[in-house]
Amino acid sequence: MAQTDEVFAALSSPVRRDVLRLLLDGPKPVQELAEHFDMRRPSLSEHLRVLREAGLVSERRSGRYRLYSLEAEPLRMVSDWLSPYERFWRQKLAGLRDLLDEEPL
Amino acid sequence: MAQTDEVFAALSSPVRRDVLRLLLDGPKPVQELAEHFDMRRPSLSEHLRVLREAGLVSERRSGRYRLYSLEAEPLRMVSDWLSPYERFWRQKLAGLRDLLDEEPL
DNA sequence: ATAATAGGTAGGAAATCTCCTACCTGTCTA
DNA sequence: TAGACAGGTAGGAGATTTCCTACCTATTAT
Repeated sequence: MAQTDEVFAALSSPVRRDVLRLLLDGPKPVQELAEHFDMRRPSLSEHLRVLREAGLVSERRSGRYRLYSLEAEPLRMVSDWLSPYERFWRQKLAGLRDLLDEEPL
Repeated sequence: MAQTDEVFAALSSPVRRDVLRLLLDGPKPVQELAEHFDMRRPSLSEHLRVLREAGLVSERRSGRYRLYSLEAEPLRMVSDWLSPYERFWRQKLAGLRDLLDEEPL
């Protein structure tokens, strides 16, 4: 089971968030992911390792390809972590709405 | 406006997540936060700086104290970022429920 | 069998993080 | 006004991150 620390750390890189976004469309081999980034493949491999260790992607071999798939389970943990804070930003939004209401068109 | 990178990076430390949790109860001076951690105050100060730069806390001076408050706004950004993934973990949950339904009591 | 392809690991450089001690500023109190 | 207290900044050590080049393994095609 992935640690919360690892999951947040994995998500702190724009490269790794982009990988997850690309995988929303379905599993992809490394080379197809690599096309989207301006970096050498070994560097991308390391990003994929970070995502794998955080449990955010899984790898399945298919011939000489390795297909990476999204594993969203750890993101549920993030969502759960967020929930105690939700009322605070909703509150702020409500406050903003009140402010706008005070200024009628 | 805080960058997504900074926000996720700020949340990747258990110390900083604990600070946010403590601030759910309301604003607190540094010393009261410090009681909860096994580290020197300058180190905590640095964690607070990281949270401040991510926009997750704000500081207000009150005499010789500095009161830190939760600023949940950047967490809404995290929540928005999560939403395209939500159906994936819900899907998984549904799959598990189906599996359990196949095993009637 | 040999060459090409997919993609990983090894190891190193530069940057960044996280802790520390030492020190500074600003505010309150005796 | 001097001392105590709250809490910041400076600078350094050690660990970690993120990129690189070089190289290795496994699979497919010729």
